[in-house]
Amino acid sequence: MTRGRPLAFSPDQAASAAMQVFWRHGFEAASTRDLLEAMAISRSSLYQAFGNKERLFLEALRRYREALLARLERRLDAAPSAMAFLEALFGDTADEAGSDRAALGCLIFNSATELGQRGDPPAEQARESLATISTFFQRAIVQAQAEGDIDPERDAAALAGYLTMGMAGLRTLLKSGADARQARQAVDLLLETLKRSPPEG
Amino acid sequence: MTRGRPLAFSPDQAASAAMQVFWRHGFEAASTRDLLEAMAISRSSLYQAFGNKERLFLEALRRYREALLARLERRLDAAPSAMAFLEALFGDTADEAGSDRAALGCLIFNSATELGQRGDPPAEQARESLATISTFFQRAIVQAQAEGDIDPERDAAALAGYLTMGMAGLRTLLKSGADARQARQAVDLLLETLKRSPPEG
DNA sequence: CCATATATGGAACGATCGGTCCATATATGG
DNA sequence: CCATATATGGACCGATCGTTCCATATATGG
Repeated sequence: MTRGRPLAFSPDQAASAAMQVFWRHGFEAASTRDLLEAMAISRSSLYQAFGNKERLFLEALRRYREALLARLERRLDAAPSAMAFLEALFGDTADEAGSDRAALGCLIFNSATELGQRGDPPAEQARESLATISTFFQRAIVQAQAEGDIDPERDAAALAGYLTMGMAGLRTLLKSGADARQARQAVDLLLETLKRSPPEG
Repeated sequence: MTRGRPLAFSPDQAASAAMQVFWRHGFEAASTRDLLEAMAISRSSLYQAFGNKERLFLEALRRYREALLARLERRLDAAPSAMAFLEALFGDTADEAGSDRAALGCLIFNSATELGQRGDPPAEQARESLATISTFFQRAIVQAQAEGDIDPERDAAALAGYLTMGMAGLRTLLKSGADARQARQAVDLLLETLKRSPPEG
């Protein structure tokens, strides 16, 4: 079936290592030398197996998104309620304040802000990934409405956009060195809105 | 008093042009060639007048911050109330959706996310600038409390952090191509929290 | 009008960028 | 065991990075 010399590395592990580099440095600032060192493969192998830096990034971002969403789904399923899940998610994120993890942020929000409105595939995929997060939030909100924790009359898509905005802002606060108390207070206020009914009239 | 050949350009205008380049491209991605072209000066003049790229950036960010704060103060003073100011500020920002202006974002939030937790002067100044924004929001909130639009019992610093998070998140949404309706809905929900009393107990 | 001081234009620097190329290594199918 | 096919290491490419340097231009103080 297969002919020729076999791969001396795991493409899975290599892509995972590349993801870490893009996460830490961003797309443009991640140099091919950084990537090669982290992936522990030679330059030839990178271009042979992944094409170029841009396609490697697309693969890395795809993996990040899928891993993130799988983890979020798992946490949502395991939580006693969708509202409890949202509170734990935002609360735990706020509690990352000051850590190395907080300084990294989220690859999706990082990429969306770095690549912004560019027209190339990395920018498009970053925007799609951010939309995916919003869609996930929307499902959690719909579930919370079904469970009676959020007024079913409220616009789930609008609330999802609001939470996406909140998570993006929270990531920015954490990156700029906000402490846990500040982050917690902001998150508490953010989630307050979810639990209330909209104003009359 | 002065000796030697006089400057052939306005340092003010040159710094302002540099600010535009950093705003559009970010610190690292703004090349000295980009800067020289926009500033319309020679390489020697840039290094003679501003030292190096890093110090030019610090000057550009300082100017951006001061201009932004001056404009915000003016708008706050001119508004019928602090709450009306906040609604107009966030509403107008949401209405930038889809425009070139929205794609640019805000130099302060851009820099805070790009430079993150780095230890160098650009990163420090970006963090300080973000803190300045939060401080400004706090003054607007205190004023709104005095004017009876926000419960004076509420923690003004916490609300300011919440608004800073909201603006950072809004900027991220706009950069990732959110439309005006999505942005508006998110902002409406964000400001809802301000106008309410905190939950009982 | 000359000595001095600053500004300017542009060549040049070493480092690094993403990417290519080729000789060599290592597997398999016949 | 040889022909073939793929993988690998590393030299090398032109482009660009931020920065330095120097000769030249242009002002002023004496």
